[in-house]
Amino acid sequence: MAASVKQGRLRGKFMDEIGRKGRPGASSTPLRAARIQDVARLADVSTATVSRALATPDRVSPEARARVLEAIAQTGYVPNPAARTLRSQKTFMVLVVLPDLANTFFSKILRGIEETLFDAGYGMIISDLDGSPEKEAHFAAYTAAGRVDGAILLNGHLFGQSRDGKGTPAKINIPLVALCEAIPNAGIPQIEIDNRAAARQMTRYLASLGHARIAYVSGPAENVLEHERFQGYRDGLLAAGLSFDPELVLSGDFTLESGVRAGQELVARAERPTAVFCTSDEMAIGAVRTLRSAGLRVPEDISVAGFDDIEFAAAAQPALTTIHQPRRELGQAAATVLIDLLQGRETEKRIRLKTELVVRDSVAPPRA
Amino acid sequence: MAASVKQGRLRGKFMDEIGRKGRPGASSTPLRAARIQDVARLADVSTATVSRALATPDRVSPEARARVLEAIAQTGYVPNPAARTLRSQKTFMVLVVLPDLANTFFSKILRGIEETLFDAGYGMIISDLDGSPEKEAHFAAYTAAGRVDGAILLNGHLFGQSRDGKGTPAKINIPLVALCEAIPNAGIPQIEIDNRAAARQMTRYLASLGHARIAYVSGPAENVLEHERFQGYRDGLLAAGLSFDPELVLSGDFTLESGVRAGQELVARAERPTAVFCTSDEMAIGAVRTLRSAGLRVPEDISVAGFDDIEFAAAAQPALTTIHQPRRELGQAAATVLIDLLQGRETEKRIRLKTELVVRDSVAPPRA
DNA sequence: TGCCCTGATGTAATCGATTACATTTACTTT
DNA sequence: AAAGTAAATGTAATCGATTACATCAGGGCA
Repeated sequence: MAASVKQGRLRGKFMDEIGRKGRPGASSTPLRAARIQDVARLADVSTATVSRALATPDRVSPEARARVLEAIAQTGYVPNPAARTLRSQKTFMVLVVLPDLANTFFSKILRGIEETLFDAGYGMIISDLDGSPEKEAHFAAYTAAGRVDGAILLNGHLFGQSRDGKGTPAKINIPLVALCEAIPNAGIPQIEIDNRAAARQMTRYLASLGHARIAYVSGPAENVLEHERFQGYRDGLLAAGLSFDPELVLSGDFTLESGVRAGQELVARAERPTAVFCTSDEMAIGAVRTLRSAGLRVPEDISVAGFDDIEFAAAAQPALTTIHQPRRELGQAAATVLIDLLQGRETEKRIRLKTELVVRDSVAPPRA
Repeated sequence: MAASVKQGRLRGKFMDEIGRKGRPGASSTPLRAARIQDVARLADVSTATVSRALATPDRVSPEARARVLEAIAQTGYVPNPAARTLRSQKTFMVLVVLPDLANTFFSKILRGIEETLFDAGYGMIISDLDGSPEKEAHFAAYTAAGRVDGAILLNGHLFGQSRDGKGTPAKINIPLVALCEAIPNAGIPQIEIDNRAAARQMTRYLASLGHARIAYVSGPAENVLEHERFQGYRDGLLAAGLSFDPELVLSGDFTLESGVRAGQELVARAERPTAVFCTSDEMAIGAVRTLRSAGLRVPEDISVAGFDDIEFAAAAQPALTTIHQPRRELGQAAATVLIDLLQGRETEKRIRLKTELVVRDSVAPPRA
């Protein structure tokens, strides 16, 4: 072995071999990226040792390790991900499935996911389903083909299933995690907020200020979040000793436009509620806008509360009283759970992060 | 070491499955995904023919092709991306580099990118630089390692370079496209709006209403967009016959908070401008908020204009007069150019999409 | 001394596709 | 009929890593 170490000393020569493609002079740029072979030759070890020096450093002698690292630095070697994946069946990639990438609600969640994945050495592939079944089929095939090690679902249903659980879910044999919109009966970990408790809290808060007629602007009827929030609304009324009045439930779909429509309907009413609880900030902003342009003052004439605490909730006029969702933390938690699953650790089946009632200016006691 | 024991279990099972190759009965769930070999055997052709039937269908006889497709349907075969990439050196993945994923300005752009890439069969990997040099180095290595075929840069500089062009750009030998923030002298295609012309248009519009003292709230000093918009502001003043007054330039950084600060400074001034042109909607919203809470009416006492036309520009109170950026189209254009590059087609070196002056309620003629 | 064990390393099979090159067949052309 | 050409297909090398298995040196122990 002493001999070969000595040989290692004269290894300057091998540098030439790497890019020998008959190109001119002292071009410092190797046309081909360095492979593990090149590193092995330079460090005078086998490719197996190079691989081990990176994956399991303590199974390689300190001297060999040092030579390998030196050779890696010299060649600028970076392992080829395709080759690595082909052999080891690990991609170090995670798929994030979104119903709508343009929805600003998701951006901070995405950031939470991204940073956590990054720190664990994983990359993030994004799929924006955009309500398209073809895209969904495509991404189902994606996961099946082993392009990712796991997935985080923000869309409220499994591949091949509709939101209400109808249809046969595609057979996906990689770890999944549901984020924000829970997927009932899917047997996968859920990361979410306690929507019911949060809606209850807001309703009770409104009641505590003296509001007796509290309207509710709903999300889409089939939405899981909507169900929970509606339950919370009713819980809150009950707890405050108020009776539930179906007349006070307006249907929306979380969008600003549906908030505008709800506002119009309220304006048109003879007997108006004194407070409106919208289950999304966008709807609240739309409602406020409509109520104000009809000459009503918010909160003096009517209080409006939102849900989510999106970026512009604080900047809105008046600043919105709402339920704060820890979006970044939600993303981080989902990514953490998924990584745990990927690395074979135990995980919690359900994580509920705390929301917070944020009191700003759009809610006040009703006029006496 | 429970983990390794568990692994041993799994492995054993795994081996059994493989072992029973000529498997009996109607086991419906193949534990291993079908490989090209399985399809070839079933269709009674070679793997080469299967590969060709998918990649170049017209080089395969109709009969063979039909048998192959049938076999693929039966087995549920999906080509293994890692194997394909390893051999062909194509990943069908594109990296999108963002300065800040949580910034809502990017979400609609991302959607434009995603949908275009998807239609062309490419996937999207997102990197949120978050101002971190380590992340940048990591993603530079990423591209170098051949994990993606190309990249779209929204961060205004090349890997390894700072925004002002200092530093040695990392040697990246895949196609790149700069989106929104141009990268000067990088020799890569740029997709952007004409910031200068847009700022000029807004400034002239304000002047045309009779405003003579038009303040300007800037973006970060080192930002390319800021330079162009500032030029446009001065162009506009000149074209309207107004003189430039450095006193009217307030420095911001595109954030809502900096708009608030600018608003405070304006409120404190004895001689106030009659209009304020903020070079981002967020700053405009922040400024409006501050001005109003100081008792000034917008637009009656002071007009405020924005730039970008983000989601909430229309919902703000008052609705913001601003410059509309076609964000989705910007994303689409960038993705289209990149795909053209990837497929060896000629592309334009510079694409400038049209902006639009959107007149809403935050700007009005000055009081007489 | 002889045997076994451990740690370090090397050899080569393997992952699953693509594709250069070889081969076969059928059909034209002279 | 011989030769040339084109179309269809097959054979096997190849991409670049990981890793099962083999090998070997040196140390501990009976």
